[in-house]
Amino acid sequence: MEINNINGEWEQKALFNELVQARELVKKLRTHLDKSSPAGEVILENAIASLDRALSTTTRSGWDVPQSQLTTRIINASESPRSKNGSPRSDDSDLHSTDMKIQPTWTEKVSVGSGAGIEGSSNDCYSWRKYGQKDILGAKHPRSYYRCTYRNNQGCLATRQVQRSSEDPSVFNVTYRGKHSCLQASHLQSKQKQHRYQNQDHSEEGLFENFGKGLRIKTEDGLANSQKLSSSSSSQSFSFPCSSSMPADCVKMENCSFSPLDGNYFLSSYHVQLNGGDTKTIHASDHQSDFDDTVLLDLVEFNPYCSFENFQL
DNA sequence: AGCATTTGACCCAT
DNA sequence: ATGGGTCAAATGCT
Repeated sequence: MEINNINGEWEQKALFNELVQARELVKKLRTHLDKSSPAGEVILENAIASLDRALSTTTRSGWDVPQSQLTTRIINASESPRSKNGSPRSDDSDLHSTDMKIQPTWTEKVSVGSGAGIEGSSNDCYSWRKYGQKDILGAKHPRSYYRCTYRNNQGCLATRQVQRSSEDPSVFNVTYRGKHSCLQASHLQSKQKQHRYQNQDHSEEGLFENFGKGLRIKTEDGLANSQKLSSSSSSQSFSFPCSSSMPADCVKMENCSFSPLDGNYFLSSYHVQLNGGDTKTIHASDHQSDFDDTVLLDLVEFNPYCSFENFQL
């Protein structure tokens, strides 16, 4: 029973990823479309619309999927630092040896701003306890091992490994293994569903209805989970694929408009809540001075269990 | 005092 | 023999 549930959710994630990828590929294909063929344009638009509806359906149906599946996340059911797990021992070794083989494993690449020495503390909203660190052969940086804080008193077997990338020190490879069975999982999931419900009346139709709800905008010294995007220096606004339904305690956007041409939202001003609670209003015309033609948009890993109240800037 | 982190040692798969 | 994952005592922090 439990195995079926895990596999079912995993298949949902895999299918969701495929839908996201298909949509992006179709959009890329559109840029190569022969402009003299309006029929082809219509077909592609219909294909994109169909994929949007399919993705929107998955989010409305409460699938346990990453909802801001943009570019930073890699999910691979077979991917694991070692396909065979190490050597769990002690009194719960039997539990491990059977469970670990069917435990879903996925890896995220978490990009952090320069100088942010937070050792890949991705804001997945779970409490982790570090239990080990190892120097890995051929890697410049050690790998840290974390387990769920509630492993002992709630028997939660979720673990994660964090390792700074050798190629790009600003990137952490975070490998999650196992699903949380602790109380914080159900608590965060219920809060996330509540948040989704509260936004339904204000959200736009289609794919972006639930996308980007956790999107934050950060300055250069921002912390985890940020991804650099270039803002258009020739425009008075910059764009990113997200919804305007933002958590008010993170970033408030104004003058947001939707472009049906490329599926992007444009905004000309927004508020950023900085460390310490100060709120700063940024206008599009300020981009050059404030961000030196780049802004850090947090393509927030929309962990299905994540509570927006826990986000920090 | 209680909890989290560090780190050397141990275990097991390859 | 080696490398990766985990344990657990020592240490640090609040």
